[in-house]
This record gives sequence, C-alpha cells and structure tokens, in this order.
Amino acid sequence: MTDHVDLILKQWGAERPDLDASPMGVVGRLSRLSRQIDRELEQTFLSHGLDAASFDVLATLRRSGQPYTLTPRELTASSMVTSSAIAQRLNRLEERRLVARAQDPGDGRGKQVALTAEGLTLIDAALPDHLETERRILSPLSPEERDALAVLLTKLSAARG
Amino acid sequence: MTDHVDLILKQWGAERPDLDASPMGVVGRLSRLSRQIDRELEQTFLSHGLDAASFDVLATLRRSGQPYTLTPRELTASSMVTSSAIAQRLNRLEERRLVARAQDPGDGRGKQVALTAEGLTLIDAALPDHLETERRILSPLSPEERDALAVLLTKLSAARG
DNA sequence: AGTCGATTGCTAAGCACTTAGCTAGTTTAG
DNA sequence: CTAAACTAGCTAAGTGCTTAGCAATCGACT
Repeated sequence: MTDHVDLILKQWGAERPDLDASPMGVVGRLSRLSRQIDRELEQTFLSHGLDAASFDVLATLRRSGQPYTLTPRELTASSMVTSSAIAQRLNRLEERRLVARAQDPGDGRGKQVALTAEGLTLIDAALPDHLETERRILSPLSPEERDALAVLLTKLSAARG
Repeated sequence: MTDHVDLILKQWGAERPDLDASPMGVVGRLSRLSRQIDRELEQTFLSHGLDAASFDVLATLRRSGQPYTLTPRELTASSMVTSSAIAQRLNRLEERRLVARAQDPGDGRGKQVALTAEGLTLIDAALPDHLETERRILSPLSPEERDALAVLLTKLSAARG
C-alpha cells in the first residue's frame, strides 16, 4: 500500500504543506520504475554478451530489414543518444565484428553501417529472450491495463514530439 | 497517431512475424518518456545551479525534516544509486558548502550529513520550480488519468519491491 | 577478552554518455 | 564558379555512474 514514493509524498506534506507535491507521485514512480526495468533488461543482454547500448543498435539494424544497413545518422535519429554516442557504440560493435562500416557510394561524407552475419545471428538469438523478459516485467498487468498504460504514456510523450 | 514506438512495432511485425513484439509498446514508451522527462527536469535544476543528482540529495535531506540530517547509508537507501555514487555526490556538495559531513557520535564508522543554511535556501528555492515543471509535464493528462497512471506504475513496481 | 564476519564510508579504475570542436564533403546563393 | 553555410561522422575531454576493493569500526559468539 505504501511504497517508497508514498513515503516521499507524506514527508513533503509534513515539511512543505504549502506546496502540492502530488506531481512527484507520478513522475517519481515513472523514473524509479524505468531504472528498475533498465537494470532487469541488462541481465538478459548480459547473458548474450551484450549491453543495452549494443542491443539498441543491433536491433535497430535488424528491424530495418534487408540488407540490414543504415547510416550513423539514421541510427542516431532512432535512438535517444547523440551522434557522438552512436559513433562510439559503432566503434565497439565494429571491433567485435558485429557490424561493418562502409563508405556511402552516393555521399562522400556518409557511411553505411551493416549488420554482419555474426551480428545478425546474435541479435536474432537475443531478441526472443529480451521479449520474454519484457513480458515478465509486464506480467502484473492485464492486457487491458497494458493498453491503458501505453495510451497514457503516449499522451505524455506526444507533448514533446 | 503513429509515434516512434508504433513504427518500431510495425517493423518488427514485418521482419519477425513469428514473435509477439507488443511488450515493446509499453516498455519502449516508458523508457523513452523517462529519458525525455529527465532531460526536461534537468533544465529546471540547471537554472538553480544544480543537477538531478545534487537535487536528489538536497531534497532527500530537506524532506527528512529538522535537523535536515541523514547518514550516507540512509541517503543511499532512498536513492536509486550505489553508496559509492552517494559518496561522490556528497564530495561535490560539500565542496560547494551545500552540505556538511560530521562524525556520527554514536558509531565510529558513521557520518552525519547535514544541509547547510545555504543548502536549505537553495533547495527551498528550487523545489517550487521543480514541481511546476513536473506539473507542466503532466498537463496533457486529466487528474483521473494521472491517478490511473500512478496506479499502473505502482503495480509494475510492486513486483520488484 | 578475542576473534571473525558484517557494516560503513570511501577511493581507484573503468565505462558510456555528454559537449565542444575538428575534417571532409555537399548544397545553396550571388 | 565560387564562397558561405550546412551536413555527416568522428575524436578529445569531462562527467557521473559502476564494480572492486580498501581501512576502520561494530556486533556476535566462543
């Protein structure tokens, strides 16, 4: 009944009764839950020799379809990190031969990042496990509740594009 | 209507129709939204010369009530980071004279971390702005929707203690 | 009383991100 | 055609976290 966030709200109510701290009830839970989930997902990635950052890149290439090739720019656009972070992720993945960088024939500045055969095998092996972990995380909710949650989160996201 | 996560689900449906990728619809939105919110909150902290990590420590001390004093252990327990991260946050805050560390008289190993007058002033000034930012973030939702969201998030968190 | 395991707080090293700034190539305007 | 502005990709330096491991102290048990 009373989780950590409830305690926080109660403390603020006692110390700053002049303020309405209720927004923390939502934002705080969202933030804490996201961290918890990140940590749980990492375990699955780790069991496949990956981390969240590497999985993110490999999965983006995989779901783009054959020939499993995107530019660093496209990878950056579909991620939540900077182009610099993507460059560094690609350095690590290339060193492990999970992706390969090639010159873009049409644009002297551009590169083409492709999943290697090894990278394809790895992401296809990790993906079902990852989805199973996500299913386990969501298991406390009924299908209707999951839909409702997705709708509420989408409404909040929408305001930011 | 179709946000970034919808596109991802559609791609997976085409590339791996054998898998049910629907859990990503919830987990993905949660993760992306949390990052967006973190970034938005940082702006408010920045305008008060703080960051999320410093705000977290100062707010925890503030809401604990007079004499605004907790041990590093307690600060760690109510945070989502390691005791090592708390030690480093305290180093930074102590250098800025926003908190002060003192020996715990009852336990030779323990320390007492107290908010300084300066720290108290700063956190009390930042808090209303922070709550206003959170309110703005939640503004797309009705009060009933906010409550519903909090309930759903709590259900998910509960499974992990 | 004395020892052994647990607890507290910390530093050191490593990691993945950020911002700042670079080079190279492309596009646009005059 | 050329100069200026923009774009793509990257490295360098700095930040805040992590894990590993340290020294000091406490508590329990013989």
